[in-house]
Amino acid sequence: MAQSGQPSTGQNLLFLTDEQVRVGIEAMFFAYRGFTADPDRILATKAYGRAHHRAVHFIHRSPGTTVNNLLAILGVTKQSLNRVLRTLIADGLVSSTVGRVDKRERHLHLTDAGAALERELSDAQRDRMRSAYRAAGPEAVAGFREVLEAMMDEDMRLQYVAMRDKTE
Amino acid sequence: MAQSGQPSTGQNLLFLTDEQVRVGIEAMFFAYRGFTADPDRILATKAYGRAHHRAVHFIHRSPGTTVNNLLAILGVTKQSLNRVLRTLIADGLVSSTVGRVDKRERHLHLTDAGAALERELSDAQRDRMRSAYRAAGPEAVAGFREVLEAMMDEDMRLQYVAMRDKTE
DNA sequence: ACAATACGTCAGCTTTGTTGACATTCCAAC
DNA sequence: GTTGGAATGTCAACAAAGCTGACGTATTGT
Repeated sequence: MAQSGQPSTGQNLLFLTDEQVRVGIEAMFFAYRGFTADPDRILATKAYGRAHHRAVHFIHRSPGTTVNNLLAILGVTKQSLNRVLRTLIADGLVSSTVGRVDKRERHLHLTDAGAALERELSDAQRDRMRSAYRAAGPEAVAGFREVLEAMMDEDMRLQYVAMRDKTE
Repeated sequence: MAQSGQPSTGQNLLFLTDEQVRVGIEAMFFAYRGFTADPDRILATKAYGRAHHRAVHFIHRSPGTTVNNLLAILGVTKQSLNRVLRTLIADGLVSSTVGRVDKRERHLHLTDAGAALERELSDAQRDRMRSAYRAAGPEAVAGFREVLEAMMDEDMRLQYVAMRDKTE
C-alpha cells in the first residue's frame, strides 16, 4: 500500500506517492468548501439550502427533465428530492407539467423567478470558478478537468459526459 | 456577465466562457461524489459518518492538535465537532489529554484503533485518487492542484499550504 | 386483466450542521 | 492579590437534508 516514491516503470512516478495523493485529497476538501461558499451565503438569506441549488441548477441545465431523470443525476432518494421540489413549486420557482406522451411523467421547468434565482446563484459560483481558471491558465484547466473526470464513478461520468457534450 | 468567447486580450480566452466554466462546476459536483463514495461505504458499516472521517484524517495529520485548531481547519462549529469527538473518544479511537501549559486546551491523538480506521479510510480514498492521477498523468495533476488551490478561500488556502509544506 | 412504471406522500430515523447556556481556566488590569 | 473579561471546551435543543419502508394513484404496456 505505502509507496515511498521509487519509480517502478520507465517514467517518474513521484506524483503517485502517498504523500502527493494525500495533498490532492486535502486540496479537494478545501477547494470544495470554496466552491460552495458563495451560493451558500446567498441561499442562507432565502430559507433555501444546497439541495435547492442543485435542483435548480440541473432543471435549468435540462429544461423539461422528469423527476426520475433528476433523481438519477442528483443521486438522492425521491423522498429527499420531493421535499425540495415541493417547496420550489409552492414558491413558484419551478413548474411541473404532466407529460404529453406519457402522462405519468412530470416535466420540470424553471419559472422566471426560478431562472432569476438560478442566475444569481450560478453567477456567484461562476465568478469564483472563472477567477480560479484565469489564475491557473488553460493548460492547468485541462488537467483539472482530466483528473476530475477520472475521479468520477462510471455512472456519473456517463451523466456528466452527456451533459458536457450537449453544448460543447 | 455573459462571455461569448471573444478573446479580449492577446491570448485565447475561450476557456473562460460561461459554458466552459459551467462544465467545470458540474465536473466538481460529480467528482466530489466519487471522491467521498469509497470512505462513505466503509463508514456506513460502522455507525460513523463523513464528519468522523474528516476529524480522524486531520488528527492523524496533525497529532496533538487542539480542538480549536481542528475547528479552524474543518470550518464547523465547536459544538458540531464536539459531538463527533465525543463518540470517537468514547469508542477509544481518539485520546484527549489536558494541555500542560494551558489547561483549557485538549490535545488530540489517534489511538492504535483510531490509526487503523484512519488507514482503512485513507487507503480507500487514496486508491481512487491515485487511479485518477495515473490516468490523467503528471501534467494534468499539476493543473488539477493549481485550479483547486486558486478556488479556495484565502483562510483555507493558508491552512492548506501550511499542511502541504509540512512534508512536501 | 394485470403487472410494472412514475410520481407523490406519510412516518420515522440518522447525520451533521446550527444557536444558546454554562463551567473551567487563563491573563491582565486594577 | 483580586477580579473581570477572554478563551476553551461541554451539554441541550433544534433544523436541514439525507435515508428506509410502506402505501396510494394514475398510467402504461403485455
